[in-house]
Amino acid sequence: MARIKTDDKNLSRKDVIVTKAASLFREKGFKAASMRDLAEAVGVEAASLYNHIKSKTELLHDLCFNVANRFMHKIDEIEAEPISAIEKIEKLLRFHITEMIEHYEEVYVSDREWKHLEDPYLSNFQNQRRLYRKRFAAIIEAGIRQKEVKEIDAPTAVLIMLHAITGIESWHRSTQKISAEALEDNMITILVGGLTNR
Amino acid sequence: MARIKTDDKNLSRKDVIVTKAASLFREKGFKAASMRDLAEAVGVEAASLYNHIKSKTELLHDLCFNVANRFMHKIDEIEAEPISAIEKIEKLLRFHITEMIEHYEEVYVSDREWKHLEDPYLSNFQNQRRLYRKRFAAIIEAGIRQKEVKEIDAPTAVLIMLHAITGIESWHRSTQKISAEALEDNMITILVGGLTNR
DNA sequence: CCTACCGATCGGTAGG
DNA sequence: CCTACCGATCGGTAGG
Repeated sequence: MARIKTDDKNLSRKDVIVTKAASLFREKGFKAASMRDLAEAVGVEAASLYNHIKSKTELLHDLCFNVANRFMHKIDEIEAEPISAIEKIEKLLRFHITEMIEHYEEVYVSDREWKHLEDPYLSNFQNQRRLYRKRFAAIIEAGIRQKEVKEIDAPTAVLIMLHAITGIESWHRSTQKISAEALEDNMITILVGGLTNR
Repeated sequence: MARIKTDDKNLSRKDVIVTKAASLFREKGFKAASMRDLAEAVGVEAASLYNHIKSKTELLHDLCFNVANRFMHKIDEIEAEPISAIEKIEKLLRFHITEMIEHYEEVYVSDREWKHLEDPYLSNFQNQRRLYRKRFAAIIEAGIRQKEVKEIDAPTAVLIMLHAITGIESWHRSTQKISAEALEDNMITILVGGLTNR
């Protein structure tokens, strides 16, 4: 009977908890953010949170795997497209940037706080992460073989690009000074084209 | 009398504590690493740590400001050199890479855990960080004016480059597969020259 | 450097 | 959804 959603108030309350959790985990870090902090942000007593969630770890788990799944689906999609390696790289980078702008808190938490997952999930997450990077590197290597891309170490290039994007703490702040699109183009120019003129 | 160092066993013990703390804070995060963990790593009881340090926060404080000072001194030095903007950028990037290789744990902790500093130090650290980035951006802007560097948003370029370097979790692991120098050259090639051929 | 211990806070449960 | 509360663990101190 619990499977039939007769009342979406329950669901929406859980969504509020998850959203506030993402925000708190990003602000303070997973360990430093307490369930009492979260309860206060949601507007209930700490004990009441447990009517909607199983544990603090479950919150982190949900956040991390939501993000991981989105990236996994996107790389599935891009790999299958009949476009050049450079176009694939650029599409993937633009997706990372869009994710950072649109789901900043979750992506940030997923990237920095996954260490605090517990072990069936921890290993699973690390494996997905490793696989994703390998597939990204394979695209770059294809680009090198086709002479579209410079002869660089592909796994290093992947790390550089991903960290360059996810490391930026303040997409909101940045997007105030320059528009999101201008920022995105800027990043693609730098990462794909480099700094120097010629 | 405490200022006269008659016995360096005290100093060396403190160094062990600081080193192990850096390692633990990197591995588990500042909040998740307990003083009991640290005591075990050092080989004493938790209470004994307090004969050498004032508090857990002081450990973090020392780590963060040691790193910050090294970067500040380096940018002082580089700004004063009579070389082109592009050469300055490259020197600074190489310094960041060297720091990551030689003082990995401290630099990593300083970069990811400074949020847990307390407030006279927290603001101070944030200000230094902001200032450093501004000075780095000014070098890039000089490069743009002299047409050495593409017309990009300099503050964004700074963030990209710094995160690309400090984000890499596994300099040790990476340096096994390819040498430290090869890795360094690789990164400079990608960041300064870009991915594409031409 | 250790034993003994403190007050605070944590994630979470019982019971209604 | 709340009140009441638990056992565990935290950073740190007293005293020797």
